Amino acid sequence: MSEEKSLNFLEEIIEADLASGKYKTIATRFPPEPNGYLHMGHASSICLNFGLTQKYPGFTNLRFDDTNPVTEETEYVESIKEDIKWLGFTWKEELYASDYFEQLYEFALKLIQKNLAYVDDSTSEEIAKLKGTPTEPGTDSPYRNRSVEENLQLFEKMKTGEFPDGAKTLRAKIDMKHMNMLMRDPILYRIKHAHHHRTGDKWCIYPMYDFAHGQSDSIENITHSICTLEFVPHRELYDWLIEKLEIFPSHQYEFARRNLTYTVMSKRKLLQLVTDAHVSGWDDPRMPTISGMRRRGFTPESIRNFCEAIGIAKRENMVDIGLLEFYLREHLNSTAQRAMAVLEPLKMVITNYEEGKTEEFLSENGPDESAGTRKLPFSRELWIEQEDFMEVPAKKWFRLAPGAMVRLKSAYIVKCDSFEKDTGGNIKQINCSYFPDSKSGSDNSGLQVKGTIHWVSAAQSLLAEVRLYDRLFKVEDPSSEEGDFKDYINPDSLKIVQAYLEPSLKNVSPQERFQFLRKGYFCVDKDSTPGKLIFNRTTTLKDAWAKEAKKKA
RNA sequence: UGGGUUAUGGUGUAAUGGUAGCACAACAGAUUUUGAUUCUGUUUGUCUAGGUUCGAAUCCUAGUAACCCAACCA
Repeated sequence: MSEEKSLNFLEEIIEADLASGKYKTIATRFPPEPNGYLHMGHASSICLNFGLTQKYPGFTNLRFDDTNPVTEETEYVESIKEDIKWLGFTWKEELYASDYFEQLYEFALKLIQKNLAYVDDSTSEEIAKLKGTPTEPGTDSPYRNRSVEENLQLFEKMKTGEFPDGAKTLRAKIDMKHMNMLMRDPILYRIKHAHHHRTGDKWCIYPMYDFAHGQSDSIENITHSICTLEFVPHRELYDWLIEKLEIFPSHQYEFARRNLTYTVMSKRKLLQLVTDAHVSGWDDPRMPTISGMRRRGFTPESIRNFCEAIGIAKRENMVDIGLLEFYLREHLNSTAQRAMAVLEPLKMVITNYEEGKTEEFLSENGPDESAGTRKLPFSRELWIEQEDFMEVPAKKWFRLAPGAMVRLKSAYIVKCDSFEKDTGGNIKQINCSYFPDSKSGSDNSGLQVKGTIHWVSAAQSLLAEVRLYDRLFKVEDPSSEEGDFKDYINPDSLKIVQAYLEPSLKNVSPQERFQFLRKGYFCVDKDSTPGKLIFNRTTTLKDAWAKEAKKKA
């Protein structure tokens, strides 16, 4: 119970800040840009930011970083809020960087008045040229020494829309020879005559990330502003602006983003998969988006446990997706209702079972007795899985084969007497005899069998579409491979089959999760209806036989 | 020829000068009316080279490697 869990570097910083009295409570924020759907990488950040204020006194705000009207949309705002809620977190306030546009404008004025910002007429190309390179210093813009008065007037005109897009920018006056490229007079404001999803047409100048994020943090009294490693060089500018503006000193801390094997995680790449129709949409169950994973059947608990387990640090990483699957199975094993479904059917006829007779058996709904039982109809003709029969049994095979016996889960032991093939040589039916005294729960037969297989009574079975998903990519790290990452898409990432289900599944509703015995975990798709059942395979079960068979091959 | 960040088993993460630990994976075995679950056991690691110290993953010196920085994106 009281296992000592060591602290990650952020928890150490926070505990030190709390202990020293620097803060009595802490404040974090999750700052998505509403220009795409949230993915597993965001989940990591969400768990971190909200998790910290669950562990320590304080709160977490949800703040949309909406400073670029060209790419941002309300649709994304809604999906982001839904995903965070689904993951199980609650924000204190829902805020927008655009809420602060007026205040940010005042901040800019203050900087100009302190002669720490100026209006630059240079074109984008000229600015880039004068910026220098990481190894060569930049040179001052010819507009750098305008008077405070002139800057004030020009900035005002930028605001009132007197200039076209790109004609002028407001830049901080720092040092064009600075080692840190971001300190070479960074652009603070640019002109964009564009409609904003919240402020409409009120503004035609918009602050850049660096002039919005830290200031928003400060306005909200965020104590620990956590972001990913690529923002490390921004921290110097972040601190510079807070110092010159003389506002609440929020602090930025950086951690390494988590990478997952067999997938891609950048918005740009995910967008390509959607627009090029490699997947059906942002919520395609193969996507590493929160909405995709939800549709696939992942549970919030499993994602949270995974994020907790991988922790945070500052080093590069590539986390095995198998670990995520482990936490998925761990949670689903204890919560998913059991059911039987035959995915690739093969007919079994029990020749010594009376024609037209039906029996009902009880089968447990889960490993825990409290899950209860359900009824399964049994009759002369059943569907079993094709892969549970081998004409010529392999070594260590303990399923069906000519002359071999298995138990039908929760029912009788049967023995295979013969089988039939179609003209193409495919096995189309197997004929068995059952042992009446081997009935599940009252077995007096004395027979010992090694294998137990699942089955569905043919007459009472339900037909359903089952979508068998596999990993989206064939290689561990598609982004680091030669050529385009899309060349490494797994062509077998989706296989659709028509399956037979036990009748208890008749009235399932979307998002319900089941374990189909011996086949894996499945989730009812959002498009499923009682008239057309659709299940998504969330993940397979661990399969020791598959491993054994592979070893021999 | 710049600046920044980071190096611990196959993967992720601990150890804050004192027995290199945990989880996943892998391997072996037990149990099992799911070849699942559960249980037991095993293998594998401190980037390199020097130095300080009774003692170094940890401190010092010099290397090496990876990633980030030259968007009016965030």
